[in-house]
Amino acid sequence: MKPNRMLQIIALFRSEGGALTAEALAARLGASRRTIYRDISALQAMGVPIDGTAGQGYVLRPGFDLPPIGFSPAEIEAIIVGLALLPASAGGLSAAARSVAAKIQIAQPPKGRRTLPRASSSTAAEPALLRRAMREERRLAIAYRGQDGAISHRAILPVASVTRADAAFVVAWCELAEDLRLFRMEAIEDCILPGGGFAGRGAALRAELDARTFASIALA
Amino acid sequence: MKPNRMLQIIALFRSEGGALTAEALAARLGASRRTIYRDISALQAMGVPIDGTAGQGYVLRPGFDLPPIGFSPAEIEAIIVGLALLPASAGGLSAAARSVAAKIQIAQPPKGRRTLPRASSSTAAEPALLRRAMREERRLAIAYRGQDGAISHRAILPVASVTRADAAFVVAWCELAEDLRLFRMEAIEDCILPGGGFAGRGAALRAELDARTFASIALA
DNA sequence: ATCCTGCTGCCATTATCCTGGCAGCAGGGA
DNA sequence: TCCCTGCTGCCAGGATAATGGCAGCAGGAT
Repeated sequence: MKPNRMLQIIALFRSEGGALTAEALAARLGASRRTIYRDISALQAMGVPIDGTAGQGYVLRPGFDLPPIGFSPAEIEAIIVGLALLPASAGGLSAAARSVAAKIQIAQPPKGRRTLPRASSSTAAEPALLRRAMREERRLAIAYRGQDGAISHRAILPVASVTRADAAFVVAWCELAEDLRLFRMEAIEDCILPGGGFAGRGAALRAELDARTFASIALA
Repeated sequence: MKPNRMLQIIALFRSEGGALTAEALAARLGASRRTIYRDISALQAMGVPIDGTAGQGYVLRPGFDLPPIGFSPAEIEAIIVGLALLPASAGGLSAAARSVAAKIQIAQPPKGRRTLPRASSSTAAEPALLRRAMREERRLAIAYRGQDGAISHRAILPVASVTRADAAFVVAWCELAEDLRLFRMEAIEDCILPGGGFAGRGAALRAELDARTFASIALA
């Protein structure tokens, strides 16, 4: 997994826009298909939203946002150490690596730091899906862990995502409850985009959200 | 430069407090002096404030809390690639590395199809700063473009961020208005973390936000 | 059914990096 | 001065990782 190649893969996806097969990537990068598979797998493992479909190729999903969180000490150390392993040859990345290191505090963080509940690993793609559903006004099917621990399956029309220091939520029209509901992000166990949308209802739903929530807070 | 050893070196400095000679480190870590020199050099290269004095030993300077900012795309790539280089054997760091990667957004919308309003390029660091301010309950100073186009400078205590298909907002206590306000993300022209926090007020602000907005929406 | 493609396991080869030893220079303290 | 220590270059041996080839399974498209 040469660092260089990984950057090139991302770059290729960005410039191409469309789908790329492992074969094409292998040809362009002078590597074997096997190696490309390994690289893609590595990229995915670190959160890069690449989807592979048999017969089609790979697609780099656009914009993927995660519930904003801080880094734990272990995570900061992982970053620091990872940066140290960057060969100087990695496409002029060393300068960036140095500035990153400067931006991270290694010193023992103030104790009392709070860690956020994280989404389970099976739902790493969740924020991306959520954004996409909001953007394209499409129905989202989720497996949701209620406060009693029971899993329920629901179809929701997402309207907004709310992120705070202590938790992240999705505001959505719940077709089960026939009302707007707050869903805790970390309680969404699974999440897919089935067929069906709510084209045209987005604005109305946002208006209802405004009326019921932000009406009392002035827009600066 | 085994990642493990680098972490151990930092740990030793933290627990020791005083000075440590290369000889001592070598003995404690089961490595040669030569290797320790290399490790220290690597740590310094990535910004760890270690001072070496001939005849004395090494000292880890405390407090190194640079004004942290968001990451540029190049920096994010550096992190991502660096994390990928972490051997699985790195003292259980791979899990942390994976969660770090998951927390970083690296995808730039490829080719035009951007639909979500994004912060202006000059404020790319904004989301990261915002997160940090929320997390650490620190005051944020912003240059804000009002609806009339005039720029005003305000100090705000950020409480939550709200993302919708058509816009993104920050909900914050505005010290100018002495009230909760909605700020349009794309209208934040500049954004820094000056001194001063609001430790302890975070929960109260979140409670007020809840009371004034989400009280009418049930938590699923 | 048949492609094309993604995806995985296995393994030998190759490349890369890590390490330690040696030699030597520099700077501070006794 | 001498000693301790930081610091660097060089190099060979060893450990580790990367790579590519092969075989095989799975899923979507035609």
